[in-house]
Amino acid sequence: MRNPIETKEAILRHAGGLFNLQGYKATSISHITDATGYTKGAIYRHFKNKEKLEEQSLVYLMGVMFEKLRTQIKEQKTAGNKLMALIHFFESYITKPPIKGGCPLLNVAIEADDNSPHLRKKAHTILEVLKESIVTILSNGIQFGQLKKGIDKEYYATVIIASLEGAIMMSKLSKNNHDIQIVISHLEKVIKEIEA
Amino acid sequence: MRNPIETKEAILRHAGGLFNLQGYKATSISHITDATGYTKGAIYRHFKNKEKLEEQSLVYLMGVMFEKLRTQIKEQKTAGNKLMALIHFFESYITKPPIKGGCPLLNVAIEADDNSPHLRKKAHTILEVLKESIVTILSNGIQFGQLKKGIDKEYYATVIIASLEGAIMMSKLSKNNHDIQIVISHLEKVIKEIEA
DNA sequence: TATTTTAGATACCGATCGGTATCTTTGTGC
DNA sequence: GCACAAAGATACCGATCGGTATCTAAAATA
Repeated sequence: MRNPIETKEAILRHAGGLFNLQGYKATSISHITDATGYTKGAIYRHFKNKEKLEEQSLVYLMGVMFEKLRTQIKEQKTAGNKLMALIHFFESYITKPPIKGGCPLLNVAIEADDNSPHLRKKAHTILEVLKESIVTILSNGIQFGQLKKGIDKEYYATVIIASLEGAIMMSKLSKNNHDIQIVISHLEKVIKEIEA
Repeated sequence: MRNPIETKEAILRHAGGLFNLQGYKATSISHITDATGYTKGAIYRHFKNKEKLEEQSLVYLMGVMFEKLRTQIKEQKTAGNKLMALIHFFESYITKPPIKGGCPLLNVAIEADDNSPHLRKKAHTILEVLKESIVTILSNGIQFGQLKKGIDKEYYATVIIASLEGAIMMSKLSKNNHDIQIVISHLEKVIKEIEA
């Protein structure tokens, strides 16, 4: 009956969902006790304070996100197809969200940048990991002769991330996938241009 | 000494700054009384409740933003230069922010999309106005023979906004203007391709 | 099975939240 | 200069915030 590991996991899962949907500051401990069915006693046994719960919830969210992303990328063999898999993974935040509330990186970046140094730092690391994973796809693509040599890898990684995140914001406001479809069609053209 | 119009303006100015920097939910009435020097009595005389204050503060912020933007665009004569002025206006959110806390549209879009219908609706309208102003530049550019005929105006408006907003998020996380410079160089190439 | 440890529930703390009723002060029209 | 209306200050409300001390009950150890 009593399973502390599963309890902690359930708290992180529910808290992560609420933080991503409502925001970190806007989600209270009471919201989380309501969602989980556990009491404050249970939450504060597993997490020192709300700040730590926020941090670990963010780590949890990004773990879920990166695992799904990695799975989809691995299914593709060429660099071009891997990039398209990545792009359509971001599209899924609009069409069939793996986590309610949109992209956890974008959400935490906007909320935390000026106020919550602990979350900002983690968000920055996540951004660097995402950027690096795109750079790796590009590097491998060049190595295997699928992409042109001499391309600016950081340039393309940055353009892809920026335009996708911006498009998510736009499509969430418009409540349809029109904007992100446009950006995807643009990124498709960009990728085609660097294929060997 | 006593000037209710100026009082209301001061409240909106300070509240807008705090909302944009800390977030709307995270900024309390007490924060605003501290910043302005006025008391709750003054605030609730001019605004029915916090929700209305949030709405009017957002309108104020976007008024400031659009006025600066329009000024910079008007200084340029060709469509290409007008677009570049717009792009560098967004860059200024990183290099020398006209309002602390980054782009008010991006901030409110992320915070309000799932929770605050009143702010979400206003943010959506603002996005449409921004998009439409880019479309107008493109239309005039075509009309005056500065841009190629037959280009998809909404496509370019969407790509420009999405990649700039995403780049602002990235550059705020990185605390430098590297990412937005990359995106700007990309948009310069995109614009060059549609010049007649 | 008896003992000890640990997971989780309960009840409470001071601080702060958004909001309101009331009072004082300031400016205005006669 | 006096009456009145409007601007703003003060003091308070119940609700909720994050956090803690304490208690109970379940699991682990012996």
